[in-house]
Amino acid sequence: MATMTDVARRAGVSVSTVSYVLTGTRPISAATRDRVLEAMAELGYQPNALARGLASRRSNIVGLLLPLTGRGLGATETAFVTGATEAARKAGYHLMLCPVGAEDTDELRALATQRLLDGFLVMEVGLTDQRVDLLRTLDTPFVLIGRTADTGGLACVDIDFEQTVDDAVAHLVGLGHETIAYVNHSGASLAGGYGPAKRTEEAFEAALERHGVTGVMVPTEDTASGGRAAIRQARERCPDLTGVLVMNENAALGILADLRESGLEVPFDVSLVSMVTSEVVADLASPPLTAMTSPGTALGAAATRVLLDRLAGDGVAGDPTYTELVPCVLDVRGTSARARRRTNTAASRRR
Amino acid sequence: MATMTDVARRAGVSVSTVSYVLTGTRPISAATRDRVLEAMAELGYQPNALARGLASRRSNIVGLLLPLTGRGLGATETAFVTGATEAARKAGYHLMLCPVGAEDTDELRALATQRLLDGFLVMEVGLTDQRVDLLRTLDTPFVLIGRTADTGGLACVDIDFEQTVDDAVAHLVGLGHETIAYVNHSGASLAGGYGPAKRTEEAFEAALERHGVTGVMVPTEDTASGGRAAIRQARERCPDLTGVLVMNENAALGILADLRESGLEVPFDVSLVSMVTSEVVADLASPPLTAMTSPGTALGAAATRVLLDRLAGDGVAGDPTYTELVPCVLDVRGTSARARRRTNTAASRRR
DNA sequence: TTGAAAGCGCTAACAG
DNA sequence: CTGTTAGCGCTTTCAA
Repeated sequence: MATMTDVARRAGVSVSTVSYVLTGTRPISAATRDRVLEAMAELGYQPNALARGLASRRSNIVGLLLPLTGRGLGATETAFVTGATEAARKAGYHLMLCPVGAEDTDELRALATQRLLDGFLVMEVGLTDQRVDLLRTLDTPFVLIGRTADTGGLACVDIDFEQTVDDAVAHLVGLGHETIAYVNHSGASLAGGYGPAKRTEEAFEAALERHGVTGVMVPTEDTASGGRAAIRQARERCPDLTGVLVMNENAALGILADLRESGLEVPFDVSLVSMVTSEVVADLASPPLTAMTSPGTALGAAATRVLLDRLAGDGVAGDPTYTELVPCVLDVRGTSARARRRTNTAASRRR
Repeated sequence: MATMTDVARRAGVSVSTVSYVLTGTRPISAATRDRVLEAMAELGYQPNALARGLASRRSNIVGLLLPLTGRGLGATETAFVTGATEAARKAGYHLMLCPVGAEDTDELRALATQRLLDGFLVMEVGLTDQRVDLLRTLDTPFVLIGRTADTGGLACVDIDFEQTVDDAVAHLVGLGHETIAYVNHSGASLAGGYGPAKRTEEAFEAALERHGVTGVMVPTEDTASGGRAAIRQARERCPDLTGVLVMNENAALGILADLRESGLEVPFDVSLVSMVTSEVVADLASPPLTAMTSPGTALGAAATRVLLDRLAGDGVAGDPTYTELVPCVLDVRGTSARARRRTNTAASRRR
């Protein structure tokens, strides 16, 4: 394993010169640079990342804080991760997966104090989040993927739920739908203040009003069978129902199956728009889901970019508050169509 | 940021003593240990991971080599990743995501030579794999998740495809099915020597013979529409078909939809077993898929364990060849049932 | 059972 | 434009 000293000797220069051609922190004559580069190549030299980090106080590694709660990651979260990883790599950074739960503050404190990581990307952010509170007190830079209730002084990158819900409602209204159900995340999520659940709930109310249509929100478990239960409940409460928005992909598939088994045809009797959805899952349904496609990789990449910018900013900026919202984009596939005239008949057929 | 020197001063001992209470590499009297621990607690001391790594020549980080090829990770791969991450964390290691393509040998060489990582987990291994060839020449420990053609001298952890295929065929045969189609990965995968595709192809042939039934293999794209095309082709070539094995989850959903639209009822006209499948996707289908459930997290954890064992082994063991195979386990859900008597009639109904 | 001190391989003043 | 050198914070002989 060749060291920098070896390279210096071989090139006939001092170690600092070698170091400077590597970091580019000071001008080097073309001639010496070439000699150094050549020596490096001949020796197959690679700088020792640990030594480098110790001396420069920068590891070039960022941590991705990711509560690994049993069930594993969904397609959307996975896209975040790969987007962030790719973006970091392109910027010469590495990404470390840090499976620390929302409650594991001790572990997070240790992690942040070990100086292994230059900063953090925080996933699965709650409206109030202990990890965020902790990170604020430490001197570690971080950016949230998601938002807390109070984003003052924080850097956040998140889905623009308001816009996304409004776009989805607009799509359905544009197709003539006038009674719309919103199948949200679970009641527990809502009670627990889970950001996406709360925000979309409010956005849905606002969108109904803005577009002059009526509707109802139903909370659900994020599973296919949860979706089945939800759509039954929604139809009971709203027999005229012809449009459905659903927050969770798994629930969307359940809804689709349940409607079909109830003798209702999608999209002709009922139109369905799946929110924050990955393309794979959308394509996997029959018919493929009309969806607000989750900007997963873009979000991960954006968050990384923001974090790395701060790291480059080398010190605390004046007001570090910064929020970047990315809406999902509508992909019309097979589950949405113009509302039928006599929707009542169709929707009530089974009752 | 307290350093070890601070702790030593406060506890009234030398730095080396502090170091030894941390590493446990030499006996310390209970009294001094307590004083040191107390000092650490008072100062909120955390060892600097970079300094530690530099001095000890071990970073306590392992890299997960993961070709991030556009489309992102499937549920099974994601489970690998989370399983490995969790296992590493429990052993006091960190896991770094290394998105290096199968061809990026230069990048891999740099990564391995930088001494940032103590070892590698290699995902998406091909029958011949440049990354493996390279890692062999370097002195970095690594273990494959998957297998190359020649596993001599390598540590591998993989799915037991032979067993898995045989179990699946046995399940169908036990239900009275006598003509079985196997919808494999794409023809390109097969031609390219993709391990799972080749291995299952052979295992399928063997299983047919062993169980005394007939069948046909059809390659397919790993998408829902690929599955649709495949099942049509299979039924054309084998009108008696009543059992289907499918390698890809997305294709499985396509097959399900296509059979239904052809007027065939699953599981009564045709039984379907989805191979190497995640529980989420299985539950998302209607009816939920009978599947050979992918041991994703278990595999990731097993691979990590093997790697960390080698790292602890501190040097090259005698014969480093080691292979651990984990079969998928059969989860009977809604897509498999006893074969109907007059399967011919049912299967031919549409022709 | 403990301490002293020599590095680990690099960066970044400081000095020319 | 280049060299000298003092650390970065820890581990690990060597010596007691």
